[in-house]
Amino acid sequence: MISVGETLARHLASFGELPRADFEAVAALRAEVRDVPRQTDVLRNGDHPNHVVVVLSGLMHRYTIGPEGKRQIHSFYLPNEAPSLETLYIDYMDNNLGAVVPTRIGLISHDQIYRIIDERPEARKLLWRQTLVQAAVFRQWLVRNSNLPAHMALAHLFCEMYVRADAVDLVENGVCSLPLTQEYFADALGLTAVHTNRTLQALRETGAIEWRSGQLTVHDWPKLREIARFDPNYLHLRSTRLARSR
Amino acid sequence: MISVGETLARHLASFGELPRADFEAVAALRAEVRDVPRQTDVLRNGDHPNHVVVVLSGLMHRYTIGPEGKRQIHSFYLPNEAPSLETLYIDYMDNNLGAVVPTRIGLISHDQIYRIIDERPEARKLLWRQTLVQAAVFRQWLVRNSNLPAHMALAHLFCEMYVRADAVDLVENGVCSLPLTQEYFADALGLTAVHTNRTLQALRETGAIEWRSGQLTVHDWPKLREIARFDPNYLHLRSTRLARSR
DNA sequence: CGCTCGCTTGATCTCCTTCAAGGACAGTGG
DNA sequence: CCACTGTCCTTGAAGGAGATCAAGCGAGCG
Repeated sequence: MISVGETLARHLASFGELPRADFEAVAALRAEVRDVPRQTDVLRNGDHPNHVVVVLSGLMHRYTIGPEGKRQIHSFYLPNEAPSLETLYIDYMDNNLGAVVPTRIGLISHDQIYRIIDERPEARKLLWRQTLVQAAVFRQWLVRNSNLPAHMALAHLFCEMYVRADAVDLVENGVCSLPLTQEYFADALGLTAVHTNRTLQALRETGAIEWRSGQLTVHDWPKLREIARFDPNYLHLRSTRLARSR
Repeated sequence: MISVGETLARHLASFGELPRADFEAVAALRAEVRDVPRQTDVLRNGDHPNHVVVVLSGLMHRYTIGPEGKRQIHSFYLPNEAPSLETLYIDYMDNNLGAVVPTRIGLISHDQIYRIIDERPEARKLLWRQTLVQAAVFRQWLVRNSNLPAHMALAHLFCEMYVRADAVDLVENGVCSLPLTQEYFADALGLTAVHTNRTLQALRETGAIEWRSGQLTVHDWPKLREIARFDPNYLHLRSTRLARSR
């Protein structure tokens, strides 16, 4: 069983060089493990968290609820990712972080991270970079929802989740877990559930992907990429099988 | 005449407490000043910059060009703001930074900033926070373009630019400079120029704002806020006249 | 003076929304 | 073991916000 600290250390290492000593220091961080039921928030609008979240299993999402009750999802978070690093230096949450399905998380206190930041410049750099990559992802979501027609947008989201899953070694034989409902996709893309449904069917009929009972199967990755015009550069991954395009 | 370093120091101070010594250290940074013609890029997709940009006058924008040649603007940058702090720890640009109108910028070398980061924890914290606030702004742009109908989205963008202008003391008597064309608004909001034009007219007719020859005049701030359902929290400003809502 | 750039207007089209309802499936309790 | 209920997926029909196409207009400028 890998520790929470080690999970974080590995994740950081996927964005750049992490010296052995720094890796060990991060891996040694103490954490509380918590199980979060499905559809439950871990952090809420207005909170002042004093710990950082690491996803251990399950799936999380970041979202806001608009004035008319409309939910906009800002991002999804796979196991091994650290969704709330920004709370280290932002005074309060302006959005919500919740579990999509039953999810196990690790909580590492800000204090411990601050010590790492002060004492380990290389680890600090990767922590910082991680928050910057998240910003780049948000910008890509902006582009997706502003410019792309539904079928491209949906394909693009599949591409992103697939590449990110691959980057944390959660893809096997072209299959990865993606336990969402169509409504989650709709709220991520700014579409209605009805239209998402129809778009999904159209995508299925291309033969590029299959998505059933929370499992995404990519049958034809080049075709999926082509449909979405997907360029993984914005994920700033050091190296993955799928992210070779530069 | 205020120096580039001092401009940056002041800007950082608008996001949190900056001790006198740290302020002085940032203010003392050496910078190159450059004049950029309108519609000219300072940083391009794929670049590896080794300096940070501070806007001194004019207006900048961050954008990408999609596969079909469609431009999506990710953000605008007013004088006193620092648009490219993320280049400190991101390996390469995945977007473009350009001047909208003739713009004067200051360039501070990464090396100098790295020294500040290493030696001045408080300044470092504010630099980091600045990048995190930018991420929060990107998320709000996502919400705006995904969920809001055109008239609300446009009003919301006006609200943001107005509050940000106010935060850097560029509002006088309800007027601030906003030297954009309707096409820029369109590309920021993911709309067509034609529809932006009609939406703009509708907004004008509410009497809340006026926007002519690059000048934004807010006649009725409460009304504008109401139209957009604008909540300035996401800007994480320490205090401004307009951002009092928490 | 002619030219370009930005703004404006009209007409038509289409992608997506809205509203409404039916169906598959799993979990629960009798 | 089977009705009961909730959740999620699916389908149909109609309506609307915004896109597209096309053209005219005004102002600054070489």
